[in-house]
Amino acid sequence: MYICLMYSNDLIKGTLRTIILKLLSENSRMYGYEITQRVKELTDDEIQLTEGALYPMLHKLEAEGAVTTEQVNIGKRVRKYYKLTTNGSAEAEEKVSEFLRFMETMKVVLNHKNTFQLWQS
Amino acid sequence: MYICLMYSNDLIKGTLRTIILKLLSENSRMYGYEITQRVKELTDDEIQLTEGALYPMLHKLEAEGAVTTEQVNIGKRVRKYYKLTTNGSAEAEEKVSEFLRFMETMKVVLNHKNTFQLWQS
DNA sequence: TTTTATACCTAAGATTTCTATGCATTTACT
DNA sequence: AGTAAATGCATAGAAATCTTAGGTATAAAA
Repeated sequence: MYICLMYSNDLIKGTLRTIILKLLSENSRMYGYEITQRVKELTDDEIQLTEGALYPMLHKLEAEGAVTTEQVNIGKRVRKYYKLTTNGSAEAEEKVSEFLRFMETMKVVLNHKNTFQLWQS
Repeated sequence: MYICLMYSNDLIKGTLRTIILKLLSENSRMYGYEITQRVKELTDDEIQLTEGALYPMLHKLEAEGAVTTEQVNIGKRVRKYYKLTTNGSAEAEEKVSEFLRFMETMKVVLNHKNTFQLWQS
């Protein structure tokens, strides 16, 4: 998954979209590089998004109508801000609650002693 | 991911290996079909592993030396049991604690209000 | 007797992510 | 002043994972 310094590199996949939507739902607008830094900071360097995964996902979200973009000139550089649409905002809520619920389900599988036989062995 | 009845189909990936290792760490031996049924039952039908993902992963685990196999004849059918090796057992513990820790990290990103600006906007 | 459950398997394709690039500006360091 | 690091965007090829869609066969249930 993107880059996870402290986690094995492919433990979890499919959370990038959820992370992006969540951050955008709490900040009126963010740009790509800002998102990578925010995640890095929030997770104490444990999750670092790779640009090779981030930018294509942002473009996909835009193509799907979940976000709109706005370019701002900072000196001679162009910064591309992303902002949630109404649809994107709804999807953000769905994805987050879905993920939190999935975590509870996974806890049942991973936390308890699941030792019992229903079938002959 | 495999099949998740109640979750969007690609929310999480990379947990299959962890799930298998965990179940095998709590049952001296299990066979493929049994694993699918156990997960289905534990998660109240919310996670259903697909055989197209499960069997290749079991074969991979065997090729890597994390599990060994043992074939048992049940009537005219052959049942293939999988059992953790010492290495597999160690990996099971690592993967599970790693995943649980990752969930905590994700909670920080997804649960809180992450609204604050470190940079100008 | 026909469907469902049990039990194994593989291959093609889709999707996601990583790695490795590339380009360019701005800031910090020496 | 010059170089390295940070900022900021992007893409393309390869790798990994999973889904879909098949295939085979036995046992149990309807």
